[in-house]
Amino acid sequence: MGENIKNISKEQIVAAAAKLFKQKGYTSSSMRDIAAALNIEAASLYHHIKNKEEILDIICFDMAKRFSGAIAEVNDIYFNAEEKLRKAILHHVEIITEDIDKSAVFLREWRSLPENSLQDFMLLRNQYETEFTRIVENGIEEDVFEAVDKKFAVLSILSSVNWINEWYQADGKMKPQEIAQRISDFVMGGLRKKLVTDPHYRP
Amino acid sequence: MGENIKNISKEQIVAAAAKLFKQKGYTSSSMRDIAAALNIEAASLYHHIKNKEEILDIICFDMAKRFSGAIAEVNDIYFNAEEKLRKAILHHVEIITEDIDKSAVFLREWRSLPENSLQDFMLLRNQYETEFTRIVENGIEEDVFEAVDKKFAVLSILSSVNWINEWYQADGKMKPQEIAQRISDFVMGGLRKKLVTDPHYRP
DNA sequence: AAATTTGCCTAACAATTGTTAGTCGGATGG
DNA sequence: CCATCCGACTAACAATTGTTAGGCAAATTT
Repeated sequence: MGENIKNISKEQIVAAAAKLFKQKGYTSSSMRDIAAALNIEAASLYHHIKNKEEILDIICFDMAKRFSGAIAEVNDIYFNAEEKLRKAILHHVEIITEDIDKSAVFLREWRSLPENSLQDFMLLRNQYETEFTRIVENGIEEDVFEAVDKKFAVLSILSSVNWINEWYQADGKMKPQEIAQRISDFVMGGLRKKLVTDPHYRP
Repeated sequence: MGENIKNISKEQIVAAAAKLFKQKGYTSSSMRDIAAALNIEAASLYHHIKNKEEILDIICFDMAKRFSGAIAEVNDIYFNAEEKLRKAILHHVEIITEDIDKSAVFLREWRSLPENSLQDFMLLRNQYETEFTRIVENGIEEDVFEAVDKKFAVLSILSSVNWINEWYQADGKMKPQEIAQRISDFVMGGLRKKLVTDPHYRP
């Protein structure tokens, strides 16, 4: 093929779109913007994708599946509640930092999904939240966690890990593992200093 | 004045816009949408406001000023670090729940501010974050807080309180004070159960 | 070698966008 | 009572939007 053939892949389109969606938002990013980022014309995009909504759909559900898969894995393998929660947080942080563009879209732009997809998406999101809650639940039953408001604790934890997306930079000093560790430590121990006088106090 | 005179105020426009901006986002809400919500024509809006950007500007900076004012007040009055942090969290929660529409716009839509305003806005946001960090800093110096990564702890706290905006409903069961209390408790104590055998342990 | 498919292009469309111009009746102030 | 102003209106604009039609050359298949 000639000089005009660039053999753009669907994944390239999705990646370029995700980058733009993160920068300017879904509705403010035009098909021409996406095309320009790939050095092609807007019409050419339609040889690879159905329409603009499909791009958002792919990004949101691709990310949703990654999260679902991770929490399922954790719930299958690890036993202890604290360990489970730490692994769940770690995986969450890894997925977010792995692709900040797509996870930004997943976190911010899902509201622009067409109504039909929107319902499916929110269902997946709720399921993920429920799985997370179950871990905290287990911890309370096993008497290793305080009997806090489960739903509330989970919302706090998830908001903390999701917020990473706002400040994380791949070239930064902090590795995903360190971030996950600090969040986990904070979630477990809190801010207040433990004034321990008993040598038998643990942990 | 005749039947066509509805005497719409600037505040009414801003409130209607905030509601729409929360629902559909800034760029997906048209001037005609805003006008329709007020039962007037799009052109009529321009007798009260300069342009669409001004509406976003008003919402974002109005909210920013409320937050700045609250943290300044806390830093002026309260002495103890834990008390300071609790009050700061309480005020933050109150401001967010007081007007969920505007705070949703403040939290999500500020990216659409014109470049000039955007810089000012981010400056205010950073100042607020700094004030918050100072409280945690004090707590560590006073030896009542664990020597955690300050910046990191603050990001976790702020993300938790901001997330309220996603699920809070004014008609819900939880009052702002309760929410603030639970967040504060979680922030202070964390999730892990304190196994205390010493009766002198506190708290 | 012929026929088809692939991957891009140009051109154009209808709809929607923010915004401006100009109008007009009623309220207000001298 | 006259002049001005206020607060809405209709009409229109230029630009931008997502998307489609149709073409054309290179690559692939038959």
